[in-house]
Amino acid sequence: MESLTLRQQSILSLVIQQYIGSAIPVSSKSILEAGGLIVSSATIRNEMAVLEYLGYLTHPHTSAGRMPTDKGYRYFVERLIGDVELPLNDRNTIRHQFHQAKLEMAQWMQLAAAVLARSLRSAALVTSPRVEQPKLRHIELISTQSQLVLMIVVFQGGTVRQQMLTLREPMDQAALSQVANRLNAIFVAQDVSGVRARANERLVNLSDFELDVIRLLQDTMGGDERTPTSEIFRDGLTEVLQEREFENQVEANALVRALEQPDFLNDVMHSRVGTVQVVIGGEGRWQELSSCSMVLARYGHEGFATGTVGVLGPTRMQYGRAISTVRYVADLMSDLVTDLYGD
Amino acid sequence: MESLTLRQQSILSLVIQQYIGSAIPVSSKSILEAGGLIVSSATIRNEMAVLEYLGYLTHPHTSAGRMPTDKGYRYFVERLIGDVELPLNDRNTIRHQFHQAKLEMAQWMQLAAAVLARSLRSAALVTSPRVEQPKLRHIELISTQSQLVLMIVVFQGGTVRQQMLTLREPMDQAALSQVANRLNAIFVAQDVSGVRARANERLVNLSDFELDVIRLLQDTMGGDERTPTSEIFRDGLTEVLQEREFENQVEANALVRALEQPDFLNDVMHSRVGTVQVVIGGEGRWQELSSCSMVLARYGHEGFATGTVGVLGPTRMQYGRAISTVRYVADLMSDLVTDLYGD
DNA sequence: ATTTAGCAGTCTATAGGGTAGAGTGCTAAA
DNA sequence: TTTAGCACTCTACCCTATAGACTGCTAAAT
Repeated sequence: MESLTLRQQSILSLVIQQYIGSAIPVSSKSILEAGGLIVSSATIRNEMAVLEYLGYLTHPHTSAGRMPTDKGYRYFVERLIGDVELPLNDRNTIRHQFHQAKLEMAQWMQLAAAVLARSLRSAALVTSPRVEQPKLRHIELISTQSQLVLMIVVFQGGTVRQQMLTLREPMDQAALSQVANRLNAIFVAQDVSGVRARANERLVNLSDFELDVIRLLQDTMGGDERTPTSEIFRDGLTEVLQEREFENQVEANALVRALEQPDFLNDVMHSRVGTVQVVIGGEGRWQELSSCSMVLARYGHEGFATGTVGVLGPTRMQYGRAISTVRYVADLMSDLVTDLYGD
Repeated sequence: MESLTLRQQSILSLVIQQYIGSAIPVSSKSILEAGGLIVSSATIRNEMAVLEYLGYLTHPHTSAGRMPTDKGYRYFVERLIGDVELPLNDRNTIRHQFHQAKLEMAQWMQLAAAVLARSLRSAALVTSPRVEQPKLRHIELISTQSQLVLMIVVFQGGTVRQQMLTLREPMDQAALSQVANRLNAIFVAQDVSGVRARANERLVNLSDFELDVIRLLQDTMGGDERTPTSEIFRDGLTEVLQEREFENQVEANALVRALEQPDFLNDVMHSRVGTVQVVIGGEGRWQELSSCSMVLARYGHEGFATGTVGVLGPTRMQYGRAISTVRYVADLMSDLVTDLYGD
């Protein structure tokens, strides 16, 4: 990235700020009127031409004002907005919303999405924390119907998974409970590899049914990476569809489709806990999001349990506010993980 | 509802079928060309004028063809489409998709939504079965962080709820497990009123903490009607937004908003298990859905555990197919409830 | 009493043309 | 290097005209 003169930086910044507000290409005259610069509109025009030549601005047509390119936005985000903390006022508003009665994790996440969506008027996404090496807390086997059994697995941290399995021969609830107790005694507090090890140790002592349960347990504990274990919570799709850029139905559909795609987020998310990632205009890799940007952060504790929070809005989003808000909410969620999942 | 002559019924039916296909107002000439009637276009025009006078058809403007009113659609749905079963072919396709490995209820529901959405090219909604008088299966108390405890409650049928509570004074996991065991011994297999009764019986023997847990347990078991206990699964929003009627951004937004509203469905749903409910054009009560129709069915077992499946599409939806498909999926889901929740 | 042919009348959708205005890019002077 | 001034470009909007798709009505035919 070339270095820009201070004046060029100011102009780029002003163009972006105005464009974010109005979605109308910005003319040299309106930059002049915004104040701050003590030069003529002609000079501004010259500088804008340079900025366009360098790839930071474009032109929809000859006699129109300038609007930022993705490169322009990126420069703006990385160099021109200082890394401000969220104003105390906003912090309080958000904290206040989180300060309700203790809730389930799912409700917390839904709340986080709602807070982000409303606070930033954009679509918000929150994924549940994914525990890296989940340890077994409790197994429960419940007889439902003839040969069908419901297995409930509780992990440390309170994640709960349910799975069905079929019996080869009928068993009553008492027998099932006995099996569950036996398995609990052996496997509680173990992670996947622990379960495998202990199962192998006592292979001979286990019934066929117990082996079935153990196999299912291992699957559930996530030998396979593809099972996401994480739910996604969304909010504010309505807000973002209001924006100018989505008056066009094709764009709007692309956006909705991207949001419906459940594991799309995992693709995009690459930041570590504590940093905020900004994806501008799909960054060339997600065509359907070419007029969108995302501001994402990872929350939780690296190497233990992490999830994602973020917002998705038009490229002309208020990056400053978005970044600090997302960071703040991520921090709150991290605290929550500490509370709920212990350590 | 007035009775229409056979010829009027045919014309109404033809208008609706053509309009559903094309979204273009239907002219007398195109009815003529569709065949079936051996009269002139002038006669058809006369009949259409009558149907308009009676309120079954409208006119966007003088020199345009006719399109059905909500009343027209309703007549069509109630009198003109026979109550056909879903063709074997479609039944097989759907059954095949359901014939995968045993899944969690949540996944079944997501699958049902996906099947409906794809099969009918409309938005699909599925709510989880809500158990009427849930009975306790198991309580688990998990110490997480200093004074915070995670309470996990498993109900008969495998519904799982999690709740946080704060300790007044520290307790270790062993103590918590002991409390949990004690409570399990007392309350397992009880419903709300059973829990209340038994708690009152032994009031003196219970510690403050145990009373806290019991109170939370009672809340969770749903003394209050507003806690929905039921999740909603959606799919196919994209499909429905493709439709002509949602090119208009305002309509599209209204639709998205209605779908985001979580407890909107409960308002609408009034059918009993085994019947299919058709809501046309929001039926005057839901303005934002004035250009939409819903086809809904309740699944599960009345008085025990029931949920809702349904689709939402433009008023000009293929009612015949929609009704039989929704009914078929609801039946499948009912079977599933029987399997998973026993009896 | 129905049905039908024929025609006048209505309204939309589309294209063409003309204009005002917003902005730029360039040139030449400061 | 900056700036005033001006020619030039392009859009957005309005107006008008026209073709075409339908209906509604009337009067004749069945």
